[in-house]
Amino acid sequence: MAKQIEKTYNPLIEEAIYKRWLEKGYFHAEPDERRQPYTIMMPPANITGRLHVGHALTFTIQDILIRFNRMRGYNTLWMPGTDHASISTEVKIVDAMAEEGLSKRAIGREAFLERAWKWRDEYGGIIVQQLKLLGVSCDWDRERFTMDEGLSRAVYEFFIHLYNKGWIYRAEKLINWCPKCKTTISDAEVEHEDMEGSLYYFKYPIEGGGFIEFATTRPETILGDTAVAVNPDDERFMGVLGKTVIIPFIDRRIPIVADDYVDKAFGTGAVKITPAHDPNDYEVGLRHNLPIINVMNDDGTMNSAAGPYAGQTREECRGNIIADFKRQGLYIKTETISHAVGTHERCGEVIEPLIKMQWFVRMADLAKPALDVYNSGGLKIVPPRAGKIYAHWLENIRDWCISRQLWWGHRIPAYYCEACGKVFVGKEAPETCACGHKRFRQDEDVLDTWFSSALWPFSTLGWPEKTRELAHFYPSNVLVTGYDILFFWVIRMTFAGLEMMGDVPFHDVMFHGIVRDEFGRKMSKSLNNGVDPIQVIQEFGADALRLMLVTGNALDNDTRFFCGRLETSRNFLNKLWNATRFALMNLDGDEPRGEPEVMDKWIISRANQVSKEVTERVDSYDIGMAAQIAYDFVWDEYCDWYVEMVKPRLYNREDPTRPAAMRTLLDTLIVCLKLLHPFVPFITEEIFTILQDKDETLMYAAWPEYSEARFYPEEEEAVDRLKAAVKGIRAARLEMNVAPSKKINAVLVSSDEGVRGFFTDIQKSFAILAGAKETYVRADKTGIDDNAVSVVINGATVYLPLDELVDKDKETERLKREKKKLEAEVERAEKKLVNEGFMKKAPRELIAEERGKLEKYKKMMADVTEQIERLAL
RNA sequence: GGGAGUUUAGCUCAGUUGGGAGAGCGCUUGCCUUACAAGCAAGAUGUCAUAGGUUCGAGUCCUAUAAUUCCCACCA
Repeated sequence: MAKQIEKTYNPLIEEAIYKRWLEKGYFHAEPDERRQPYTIMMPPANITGRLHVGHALTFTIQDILIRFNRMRGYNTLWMPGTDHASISTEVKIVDAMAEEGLSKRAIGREAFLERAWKWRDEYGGIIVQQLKLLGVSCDWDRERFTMDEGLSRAVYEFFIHLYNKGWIYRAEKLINWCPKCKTTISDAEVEHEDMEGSLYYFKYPIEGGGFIEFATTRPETILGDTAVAVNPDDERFMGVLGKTVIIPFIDRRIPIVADDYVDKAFGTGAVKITPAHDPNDYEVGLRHNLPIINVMNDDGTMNSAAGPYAGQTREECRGNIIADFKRQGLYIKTETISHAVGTHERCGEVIEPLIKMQWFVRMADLAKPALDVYNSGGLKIVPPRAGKIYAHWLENIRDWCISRQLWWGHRIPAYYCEACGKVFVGKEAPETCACGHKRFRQDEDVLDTWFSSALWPFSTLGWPEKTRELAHFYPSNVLVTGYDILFFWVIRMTFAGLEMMGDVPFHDVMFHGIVRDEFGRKMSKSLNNGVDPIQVIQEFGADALRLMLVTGNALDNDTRFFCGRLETSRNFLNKLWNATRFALMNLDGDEPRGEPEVMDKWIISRANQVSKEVTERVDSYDIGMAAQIAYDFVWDEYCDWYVEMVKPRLYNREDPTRPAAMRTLLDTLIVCLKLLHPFVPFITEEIFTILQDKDETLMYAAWPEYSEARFYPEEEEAVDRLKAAVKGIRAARLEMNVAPSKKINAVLVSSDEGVRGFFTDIQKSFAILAGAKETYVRADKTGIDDNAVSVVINGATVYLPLDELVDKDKETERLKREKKKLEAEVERAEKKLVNEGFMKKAPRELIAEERGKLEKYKKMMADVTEQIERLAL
C-alpha cells in the first residue's frame, strides 16, 4: 500500500523531532576507550545573550561537523554551556537596578551577587532554549556554567599555579581605565579609533626668562606634567636643556630633559611629560626619575592634585585650561589632526591610562609554547592568514592585566593580613600570618572573565580532577569561532591548555566570517538591521535557515542575509520532500532486488562520487562547498534526470527492470538524505523515518563512504550521451514550436555501432525524455521522413519526424548555427595542435585529449553538413 | 605607520595544484507533462579592477597601480 505525504513540506515537524532526539539521548556521549573520540567545545554563550544570526551561523557549522563525524562512527562530544560574562552581565544588572533607583554601592556586594545569580537563573537559559530551535545536537546533559563549583575550582587552581610559578604578580603599573565602567580593562579590550582631534600649541615660561613652546592633544593632563622633554640631538633646544619651566595656574617647577623618544619633526619638538596619564610619558618618567602625579579620579573627573580644576570633568577642565592659557598670553594656535583614541570596546568610553595597583599575568613564558606549537604545526589554523595574526600577537604580547573592579565573577584568591598587609594566595586565607595576626581581608577585585574561559576546554571535563572524560575527550578536534575573539579567547585557551594539560586544547581552529545584512553592512543595534533568527525559524524552519547560512560560501568569507536566498533553501527542501513523495507513490512495500540498468548504475556511480567530494569538503572545513555539491546533486542529477529517466520503468508494473529502478530510486534517496543530514537534520530525519517505517534515527546511520566498486565510468559516459541528445531535442522542439506536452510519434536514432546498444537499452526512457511515443534505433538512415528535424550528437544523429510541415529554411538556419559552433570548436582544437610550443611542452594526456576532441567535432560537423544537404534536396 | 583580505554576468557569490568562464536570484521564451508552479524546459548576459611580466597557454603565478573592507600600532 503506497504511503502518502503532504504536497508541500511543512517545517512545523521540527519541534517534535528535536524532542524525540532529546528523549532518546542521542546527543549524549560517554567516554569509551574502544572508540575514537571527536570533540568540539562550544564557545559558551553569554548569559546576557539572545540568539542572533551570527550565533546561528557558528552553531550551524559546529553542528554540521558534529553530525557528520557522528555518522562516520566517532564517539562524538559537543560540550555546551554558558559564560558568566563578568562585565557585560554586571553592566546590565546595574542598568536594571538604576531603573529601580538602586545602585551597587547602596545594596552592597552580597545583595548584588544575590541579584546576579537570580539574573543568571532567569535569563541565563534564554539562548540555550533558542539554540534548541536551531537543531544543535550538543550534549545538554553536560551543560556547564563558568561559575559552577567545579569550574570555579579550576579557576583558583590555575591562578594559584601561576602565582606559585611567579607568573602572576601584583604591581603598580599604567593600565587602561574605563571611567564609565570604573574598572581596569586589558589591552585586548581597547579599541583604537582614528578620530579628528585638536592639537593645541602652548608655551611654558622658562625660569630666568624666555619660553618653550610645545603641543598637546590633552591640555587637561598639563596638571600632571612633571617635565618637558626634547630630543637630545635637537640643536634648537641646546640652550634650555636642564633649565626649569613653570607650569602656570599651579606654579609647579619642572625640568627640561632630553630623551630619544621625542620626534624632532612633530609639533614644536618639545613634549610635555605626564607619567601618570600616558604610556610613553610613563616610560620617559621612569628613565628620568620623574615624579608621577595622578590628577584624575576613577570617574574621569579631576582630583585634588588638579588644584583649582579639582572636581571638573576631563572635558570641562580641558576647556578651562585652554581659556586660561589664552588669558595669560601663553596660547599659540590650534591645529586639527587625526589621531588614534583608545575606547572601551564594550561601552565606547574613551580610555584613560592610569597608574594603579593591579594583578597581572606575566606572558613571556606562557606565550612561547603557544607560539612554538603553532610554528611546529601542532596547531592548525584555517584560514592560514588567521594563523599569521595569531603568531604576530604572541610575538608582541604584553602582560595581561587580569583584575577587575567588579563584583560579578571569580574573586581573586588573595588575602591580605590586616595587620602587616602581607599577601597570601590560596584557596582560603591562612590561619595565621607570620606577624602573628589572624585576621585577613580578601582582595576585592574579580578576575577578567576570559581568565575562566581560557580553561573551558578542560575545566568542563572535570579538571583538576583526573576524569575519564578528560582522558578520552581532551584535546578537542576543532574550535569553531569568529575572528573577533582570537586574542580574547583562542590564544588564552591555547597557553592555558599547554600549561595545565601539557597539550593543545584543540588540534584545529576554524575561523568563519560574519553574517551581514542585505546591503553588506554589519548588523548592529544602532542600525537596527539585525535579523531575528527565531522569527526566520518560525517562518521557514531551522533547516532552511541553516542551509541558507552555509551554502556556497567560501570558508572564511562573510555572508549576506537575503530573503531570496532563504526562499531558495526552502524551495530545495520542498524539492527533496517531493522527490520522496514521488518515491512513495510508486512504492509497493517489499521491493525485490533486480539487476541495475545503465541509468541505475549511472546514478549509483554519481552518488558514490558525490559522497567522496562532500566528505572531503567537510573534512577540510569547506562547509559551503560541501553543501553546494550535495544540493546540486540532489536537484540537478537525482531529481531532474534520474527521476525523469526512471518513470517509464516505474509506471509499467510488468516491466522486468522495475524492481531495480525502485530499489535504486530508494537507495539513492537515502544516500541523499545522509549527505544532507548534517546540514538540514530535521527534514532528512523526518523523511528517513517515513521511508523506513520504523523508529530508527538517521543521526547514527552510517555515512556514505566512497567505494571503487560503485564507480561505473562507462555508464556515466553513456548517460552523458543521452543527456546531450535529450537537451538537443528539447531545444529543437522549442524552436519548432512543438509544445512539451505534445507527444510526437517517434524519435529515430541512427548511431555508430559503439553506442547503438546503449540507445536500444534505454529506448523507453529516451522516448519519455524526448516527448515521443516510441524510439527506433537503426544503423542506417533509411525511412527518414523529409519532414524530420535532426539533432547531431557525438556518435549519433537523432531524427524527429513531425506531423506538421517543417519550415525547411528555419531548420536549415538552425543547423547552420550548429555547424558554426562546431567549426569554432574544430578551429580551436586545430590551433592548439599546430602550436609548436604546445606540442612540445604540454602534457601528453592533454594533447591526446585535444586530438580526441578534434576528431569528435570533425565527425559531428560532417554529420550536420549531411543534414543540411539532405534538406537542400 | 605596519599587515591582511576583496575586486568575476544586472545583484549576491563559487571557481582546490595554470589547460575550453560557473551557480542562485533577476531577465526572455514555452509549458499547470499523473513528485513538486516553492515546479519543468530552453535561452540571453562577462575587456574575470587596471597596466606590465613569466609561460606553448593566466580568472588562477609575479610586480606595480587604483578602489574597497578589516586587523594591528604608545607619535605628543
